Amino acid sequence: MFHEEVPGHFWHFRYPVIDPQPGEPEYVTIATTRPETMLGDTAVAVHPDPEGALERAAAVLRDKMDKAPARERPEIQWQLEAIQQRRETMLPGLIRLREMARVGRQLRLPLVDRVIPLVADEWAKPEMGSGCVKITPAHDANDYDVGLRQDLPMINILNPDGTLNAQAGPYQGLTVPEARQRVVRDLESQGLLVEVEDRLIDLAHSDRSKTPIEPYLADQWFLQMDRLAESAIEAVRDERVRILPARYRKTYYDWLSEKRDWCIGRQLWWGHRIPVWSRSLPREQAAAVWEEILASLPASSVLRVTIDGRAFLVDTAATDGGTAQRDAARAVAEAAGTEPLLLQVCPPEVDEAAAESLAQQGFGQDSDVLDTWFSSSLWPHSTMGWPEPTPELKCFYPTDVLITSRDIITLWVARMVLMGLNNLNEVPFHEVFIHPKILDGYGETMSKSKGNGIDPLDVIDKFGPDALRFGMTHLTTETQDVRMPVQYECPHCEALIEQTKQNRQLPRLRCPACEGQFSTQWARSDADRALPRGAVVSERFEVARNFVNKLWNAARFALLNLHGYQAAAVAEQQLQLEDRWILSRLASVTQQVTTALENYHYADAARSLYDFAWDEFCSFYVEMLKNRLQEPAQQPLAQRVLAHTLDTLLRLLHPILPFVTEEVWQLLGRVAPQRGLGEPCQAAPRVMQAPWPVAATEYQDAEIEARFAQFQAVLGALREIRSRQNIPPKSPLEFCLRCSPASRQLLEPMADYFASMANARGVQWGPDAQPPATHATVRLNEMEVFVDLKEHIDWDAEIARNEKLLQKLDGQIQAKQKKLANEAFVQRAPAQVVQNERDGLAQWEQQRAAVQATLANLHQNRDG
RNA sequence: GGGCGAUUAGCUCAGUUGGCUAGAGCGCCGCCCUUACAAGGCGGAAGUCGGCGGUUCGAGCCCGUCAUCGCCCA
Repeated sequence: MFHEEVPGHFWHFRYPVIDPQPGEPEYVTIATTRPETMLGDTAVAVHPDPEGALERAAAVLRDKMDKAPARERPEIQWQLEAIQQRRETMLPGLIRLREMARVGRQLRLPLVDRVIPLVADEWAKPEMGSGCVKITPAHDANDYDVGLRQDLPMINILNPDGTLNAQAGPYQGLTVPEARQRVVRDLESQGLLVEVEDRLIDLAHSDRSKTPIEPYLADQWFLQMDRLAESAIEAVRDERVRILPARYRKTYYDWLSEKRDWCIGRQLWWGHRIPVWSRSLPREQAAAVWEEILASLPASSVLRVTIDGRAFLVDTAATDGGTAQRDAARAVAEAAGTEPLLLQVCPPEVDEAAAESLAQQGFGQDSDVLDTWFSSSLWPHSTMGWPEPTPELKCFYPTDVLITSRDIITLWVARMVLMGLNNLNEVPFHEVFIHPKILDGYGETMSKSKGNGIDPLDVIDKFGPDALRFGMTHLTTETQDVRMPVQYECPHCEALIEQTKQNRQLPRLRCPACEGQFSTQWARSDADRALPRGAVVSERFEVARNFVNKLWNAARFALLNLHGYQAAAVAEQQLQLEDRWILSRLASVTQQVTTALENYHYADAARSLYDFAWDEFCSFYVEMLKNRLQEPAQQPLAQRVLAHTLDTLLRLLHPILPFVTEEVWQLLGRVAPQRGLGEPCQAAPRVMQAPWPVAATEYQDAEIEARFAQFQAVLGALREIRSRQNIPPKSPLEFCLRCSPASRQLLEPMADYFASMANARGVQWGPDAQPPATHATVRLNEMEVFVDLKEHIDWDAEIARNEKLLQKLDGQIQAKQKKLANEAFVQRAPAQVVQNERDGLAQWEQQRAAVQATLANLHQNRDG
């Protein structure tokens, strides 16, 4: 269902008053947007206290006025004045009409010549229209309530197919639009049409047929909700079911707390038919055949018998006859009148035998089907054989977790819980995790009927199943719905064409790149269907595909270099810095990923693994191993740590990248079947059977990680200088590093890595390092990197660079000075925070001095 | 109308209990086909954290309000 404003009219009609007394009006005026419904009118209502109602309406407006922003006030003022005017001009008339309603004055409904009462009911709004409202209980929900309050007849004027029925008299057989036209014309010709206004009308439409919905009174089956809802509320309140994130519990409680009876009947051709058989029973036969009918029903059926609007429920299984049975039997025996009785039977089991035996007795099955959510609510147990006590049910009910979208909470989750409690006396699952939604590029829910959104099969074809899975996991964070711009892929040239609101419902598109045409999901004509179909994908999955590719390549490198692998325990004292570093990081990542998954933070897990695998494992560890894997003496240990790290990484990634990790696992098993840091263990034959990694926390070492960060920083400085001085990667660099003795001790042994990873050779290390005359420099916190540029130097580039840096430093220093000059800050902020600021300022000032010296030097060298 | 959520770089998103110079991927610019990987490597540019007000020594984060958008309910 969707709402849409459509242009329509507001027709004002007059209904004649029967025998008006002197001083009374001859007509009452009503207005409607659906004139044909007047054929089903059974009253006209006027407010029982028009004066009070007007006063209350004015009070509401005055209250609104006080709170409204200035620009809305003129409108409210205008409404207030309108009410005042009504008080003066219309109130006496409305009071008179109210009096007429009290004494039972009646009206003549035109066209069908029906006598209908004028009633006093609060549904009539004296501040709107004529103050009188026509009442059509069978075709308007509000009027239905009035009908109940005022005990009015309810006349349905429609057939199930939407045409008018016999109640519509001369209009029988017409469609609604036809009838509308004729009714207006006929009322006009009788002089009863007062006015026609143009108006935009907000109409509910059927999503499938796109036609306006016509309210229609019909008997329906309902599920009584009070007790069921209470049980489901209780289950969440005492956390037998935990809904996460917790804020969604509110949605669940709010909906169930209304305890509105659930209409479970649907007038569709598909679905589970309602298991109720019914027949009518003529009065004159009722008493004679009652016992016989009762005896011939399927055992343990529930029978409902309706006599003159009173219903009796009889459980045929009640062996003692039961009071309900006796009451019903008495009512049947005493039934007088003409209307037949209605018998409705619900057998305990809907099998062919039961159906046949009921049919033989003249019972027919209800043509309605169950609401799809009713059937769905049974899913957690019916799929496992309920009501039979199957082994599956015993093993899997209740299950651990249901993962779903928030729009399903009331539709399905709540109903599964109450149905499980009712049928099995046990919740269907212990946790419900609500994830965000993937929307299209315009922020709209993806929907096949709307034609927006991706096709997962196309994504798998183009990017692979792991990319689909990883991509989705990577995107779906806790709170934020995800926008996913969608593209068509031209089947001719593979160009990506943005999906737009305009093109998403077209049966064929033309590729702007190659001019080739292709079809979409909407293709119906033979010509359209003959075209190749364009895939519906999203570039958002490229990140994931690239990651899968990266992982595959890194694994390939590792496997190539594991030739001659010998399993053995890893001797702790032989580990190199990079080994200790990667093992420390691996332990931390294992913890992070485990925690993230335990808390349903899938995106966090995916992101941790992405960063670790790419930026640490591939970019550093594997790079640094290249040297060692060539050295026979160092190779065995390097291989063991590499195999172990890859092993753990694969297990961590497996839930999010099931296919590629399984493949690599198999290959790894061939070259390194036994792995591990301690005594080698036989690896599981499949990664999906391998145990979840346990973080080796004994390898976590903040000191090692800090030292490694120093190495990374120096390496970065060398690369940055190469890049900004435009020195080709193949030209070797010479650098000197001015640093503390401790840093020297750490970094000098890593000289080979600077050579292999930055093509740079360190010529001086330590506190006394003297930079060459012509150099470019990068200052790190406690270190300075100087690259000898000899005659290559680009003076201007270096000067510009340093000037920009100086400017930035000036800004930052000023900000910090200002902060520290603030007495309040120094006094009230925690000492540690203040100290941090002081240290930071000192460091920057030191840097600024150095940059100034460098600049002076550069100017001198360039000009001299 | 009520409830829940969102708004951070051109795009899609991170940013934990308030305490850096606000991060990532894509895209963009420059260099590189270096024997795992060009679906790649190295470097770079790019942001008044939707607007206004408040609390605080200090706000992307807390509070109020407005705007825009999404979902659910009436």
